[in-house]
Amino acid sequence: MAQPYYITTAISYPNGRPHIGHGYEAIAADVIARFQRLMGRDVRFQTGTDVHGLKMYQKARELDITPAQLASEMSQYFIDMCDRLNISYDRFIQTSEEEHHRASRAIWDAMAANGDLYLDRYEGWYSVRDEAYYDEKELIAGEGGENLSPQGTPVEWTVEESWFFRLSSYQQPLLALYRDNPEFLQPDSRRNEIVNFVSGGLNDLSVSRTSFDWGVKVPGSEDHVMYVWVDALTNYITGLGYPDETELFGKFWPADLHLIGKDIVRFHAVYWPAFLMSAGVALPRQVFGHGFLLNKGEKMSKSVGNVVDPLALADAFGVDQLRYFLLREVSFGQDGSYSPEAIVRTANADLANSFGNLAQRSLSMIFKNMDGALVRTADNDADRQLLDLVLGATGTELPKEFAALNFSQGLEAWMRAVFACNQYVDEQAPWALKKSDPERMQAVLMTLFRAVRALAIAIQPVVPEAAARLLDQMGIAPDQRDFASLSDPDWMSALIDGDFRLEQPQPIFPRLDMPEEAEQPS
RNA sequence: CGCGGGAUGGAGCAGUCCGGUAGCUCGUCAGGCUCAUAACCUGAAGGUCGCAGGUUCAAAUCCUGCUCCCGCAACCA
Repeated sequence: MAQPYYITTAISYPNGRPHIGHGYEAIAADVIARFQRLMGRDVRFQTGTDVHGLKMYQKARELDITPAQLASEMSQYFIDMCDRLNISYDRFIQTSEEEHHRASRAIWDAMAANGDLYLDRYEGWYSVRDEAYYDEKELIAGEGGENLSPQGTPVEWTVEESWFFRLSSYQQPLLALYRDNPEFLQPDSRRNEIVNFVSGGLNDLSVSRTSFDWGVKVPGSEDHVMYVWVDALTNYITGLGYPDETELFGKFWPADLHLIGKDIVRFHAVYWPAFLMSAGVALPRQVFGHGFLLNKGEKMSKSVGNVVDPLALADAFGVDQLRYFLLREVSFGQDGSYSPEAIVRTANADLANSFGNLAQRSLSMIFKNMDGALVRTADNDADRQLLDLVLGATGTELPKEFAALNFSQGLEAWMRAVFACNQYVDEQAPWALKKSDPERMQAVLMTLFRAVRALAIAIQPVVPEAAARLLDQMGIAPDQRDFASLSDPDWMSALIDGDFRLEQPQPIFPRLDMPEEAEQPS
């Protein structure tokens, strides 16, 4: 039986179109999902949208449609993004789904049964426009001396009946969790931050609102809707059938990885485990807070107008190129910078010039000089040395780094193997052997065929389309492309005995042109 | 004393936890090759690792102090 692996992204709040940050998270999660599948795991991958809350409600009213209509309309943009970026999700959840309401009410009931929910009053300075309460000391004075929020919006002293969650009782259990399971929250810098925060003491959490009704109704208090994070976090188990003891739930929970942005680490590393402990549900194995993408070093924001549409980048440079760039150039966990120039540079250097060209020159020579046929040959030391290096990089190093979410390092090892191959081609000079030693030429070309296959197999999670096109050309069957196949001793014999012949090879990564703007002085 | 991230050859980064020849990609320069996507290979130049102290036989790495940059309100991963 394949071991299960459950990975989720955060669910996105769809009050705008997806931007590159959403794309980044989806791509990273997809690379992990594809990688784990190729490692033989039985993977379930969930993503989706969080459609509740006052903002969605207000926007729908402005547009004169129902919140539910707006929710599915906006969610469609995220579904389209996932499809365009080749995100291989199994489940796209939308929190307005009936099943999700049921799951949220069930976890609420479970927390209530454990005595962790109580009714009280929430008082404070509330800004309707911001949908947020502010501390007295955060307020600023308006022209007439009236109180304003830090954003300059009007606030009023509001008293609201609210349900509270006894978060304060979970301080010690949470600290014990971080201490005993350091892998629960990664990277380390985020864990330190959270340990620091929790050590400072936890206040009980207001978990319901009465000011609007677009959300999950609180069981037994139908005039309350749940605080958006209570239901948003629950999506991870809704998708498995909670509260029913389904086969899915038994198999995939606890999740192996919640991949989220660093801004919502607190919700996932403090609230979520506390909710689960309270409800008596097992905790996820790992929460990973990745960094943000900066546009040429600057934070993206709608007000600055430097928000980038991931689909535009995919259209301009290619989906695989974009995916590769994001994983290669951004140290996972840290913030990273991107620019069209950097994407083009990386895609050309690594994918077109180094790997793509290696595949093309290798397959072309087999096609031209051997009629595209494969043969059995004997390896010499140089051949063995190259294959050892390539198999070490593709079968050991890259998987090890990817499993630890060190994508850049994994890809670096992969690139070292690509360089070694190009070096080998030059040293062996098969074009010269063609006349001097045709037999040796064949041995060299077959060595290259084997090396390229391994490189293509290992890179599939990152550039699925291009890798598939290459493996198709090489006659590698779709079910012979997992990491286990790397150590299959018989694959080549099978191809030879099946009289496989290469067609005229087609380049898999076109060279990209530098974007116009880059050439103009700025 | 609010919190955190960063400062490493022209550019972008790794290395810092567990001190010991400063590494990678791009760019530049010089050679080579011609199978290949004007691609590939070799070599070279270029850094007192933000500043100042300290510990040590030895510090990019540990300690102390300081400077500068970027996040920490919203849209938002």
